[in-house]
Amino acid sequence: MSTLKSSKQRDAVLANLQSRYDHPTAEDVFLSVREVIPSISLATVYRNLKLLEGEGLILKIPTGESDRFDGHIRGHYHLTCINCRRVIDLDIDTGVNLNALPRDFDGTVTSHSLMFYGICPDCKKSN
Amino acid sequence: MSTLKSSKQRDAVLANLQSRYDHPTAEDVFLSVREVIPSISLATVYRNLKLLEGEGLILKIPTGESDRFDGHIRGHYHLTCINCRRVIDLDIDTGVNLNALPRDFDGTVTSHSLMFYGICPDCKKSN
DNA sequence: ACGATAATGATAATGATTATCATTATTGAA
DNA sequence: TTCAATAATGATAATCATTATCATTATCGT
Repeated sequence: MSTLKSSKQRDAVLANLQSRYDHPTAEDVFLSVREVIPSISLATVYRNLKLLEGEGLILKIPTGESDRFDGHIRGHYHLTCINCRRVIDLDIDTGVNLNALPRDFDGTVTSHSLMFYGICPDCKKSN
Repeated sequence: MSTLKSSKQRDAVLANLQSRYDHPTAEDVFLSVREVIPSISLATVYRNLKLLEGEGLILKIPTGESDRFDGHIRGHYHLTCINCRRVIDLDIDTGVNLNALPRDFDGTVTSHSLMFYGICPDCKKSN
């Protein structure tokens, strides 16, 4: 297979995701990175998001709407606000009880993802 | 707001989802219901899936690819096979430890969704 | 039966994401 | 350092999933 070559665009996409704590869409990342590299293309952002996810350096969060991305891969959970659609970090343990898996489950579990739904603090306040 | 009127198309979509234990895409449901109502349109399937989800009668499962739907709303968890992309039911308790939420979390949690990733029994066998 | 209106089927439109392609940048070897 | 190989880019077209539109049909309460 092909070997990766470095690029400042990819570095910038990764740095952008690692510097923020919201959970931006590809478009959000594009708009933000464009401040630093005005010539960057939306396609390049999508390309590198996919690459970086494949490398395990970032996380893709499916939401039913546009995918969100997270530059912080240390296990943590999220809450999707059903009011403003924001995705925020929840500061709780990631220890889902994997022992709950039935003994007769013949597959292999390699990871999991837990999404909470509800009202985020901001929306709850301004209501 | 408008009041729902019954339709055989909506009934058929719901019945289809309740009769199966895979987690079909809208397209899958369309192809299947079309065996019973050959004239049904894909748009009608999408419309009713959204309606039924709004009524709380079915569940939408975002995956990062096409959305999947589930006609069985009693709490249960899923595993996405990273090999064949199938979504299968896991027969485990739905009791994520909600007490783990930090006391200082000012939002409200109304529900959660837990997705496991790994290899499904079928793929593991045929490998 | 009738009138109001929700639902349908067909299809156009949208929005998100991916593919294409000519050009540029990175790499390792000569 | 040049050079050839090839990965990455920017621009844009294409695709795919989903939603909107609209004329027609079905449902429902009078």
